[in-house]
Amino acid sequence: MWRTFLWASRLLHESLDRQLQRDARMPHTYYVILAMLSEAPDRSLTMSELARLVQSSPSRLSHAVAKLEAQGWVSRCKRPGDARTNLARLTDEGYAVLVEAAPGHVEEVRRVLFDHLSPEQVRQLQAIFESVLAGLTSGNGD
Amino acid sequence: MWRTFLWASRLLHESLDRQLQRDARMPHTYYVILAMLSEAPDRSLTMSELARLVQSSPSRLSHAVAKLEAQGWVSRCKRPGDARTNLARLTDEGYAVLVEAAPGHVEEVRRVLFDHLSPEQVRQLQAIFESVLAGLTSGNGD
DNA sequence: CCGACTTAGTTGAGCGTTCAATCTTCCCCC
DNA sequence: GGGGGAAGATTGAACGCTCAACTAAGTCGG
Repeated sequence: MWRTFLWASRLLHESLDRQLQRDARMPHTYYVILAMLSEAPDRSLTMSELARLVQSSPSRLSHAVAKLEAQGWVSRCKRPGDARTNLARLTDEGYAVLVEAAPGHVEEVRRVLFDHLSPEQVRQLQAIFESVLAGLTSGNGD
Repeated sequence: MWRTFLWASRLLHESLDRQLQRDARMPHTYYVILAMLSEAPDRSLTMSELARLVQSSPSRLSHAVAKLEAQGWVSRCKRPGDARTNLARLTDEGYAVLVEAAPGHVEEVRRVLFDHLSPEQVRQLQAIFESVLAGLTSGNGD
């Protein structure tokens, strides 16, 4: 059972990554960053907030946003009032890229996961990973 | 629900990777390679067979085995009868490393996943990812 | 037997992630 | 208000993975 899960989730992630890399020239992680920004007020978030939202280390996010900024999809600026915090903001171009990529990605998610699940299994999965996630985010430090 | 699964499985993989990196100085992928070899007859497999078993691309496996060989945990030799096929074999030292690493890894898997699951949920997960895996391995090319 | 195709595996460049180190700015307490 | 530490964020090196190109060995048809 463990191996079934291991192989399936590995292949699942790889499949998503490949599809996005092919269709939108970006890894899945970057897509998630854009998606999170797009849902935020003013399409902008501090690096820390964003890192928490995408479950990413500060370092990874910093590298990622640097790349995204180089592509012109995100812009960074200091936040007034606290010179430490940086605001990452989704540009119009970045938003356009996201809108372009979203349908294909959603369909891929459906294809590799949800098409194989009954509504009840979706609920089961939700319940399972809610508790797993809770365990990982809180009791992580052991 | 999708995000719950996404975050949880990402954190889960990262948690395993970190634990193994810390305790056994190797990524999870390498551990799986060693584990598969250890279960094979004569502790050896051809690169292709091994690649299929660990759901890895030939390239990744080749790189990985090269590293493992450099560490002295795996040895490679041509198979008699077909000079193309390479046999990867777990060395005694590699086996020792695996035996050393296994308990901690198993416990980590339990801690991050199975501790949060009821027996019924384990069955549910099995059923779900069996069909997901089937979809990914066969209909992949679409 | 010889050229074309297939199979097995490797290699190198480019990219994303990690880890540790660093830097700046803010906060708090004396 | 000045020093110590915490918070926010970045950097660079090392490493694993991907993709595409490539080598070498087997196979098969004429």
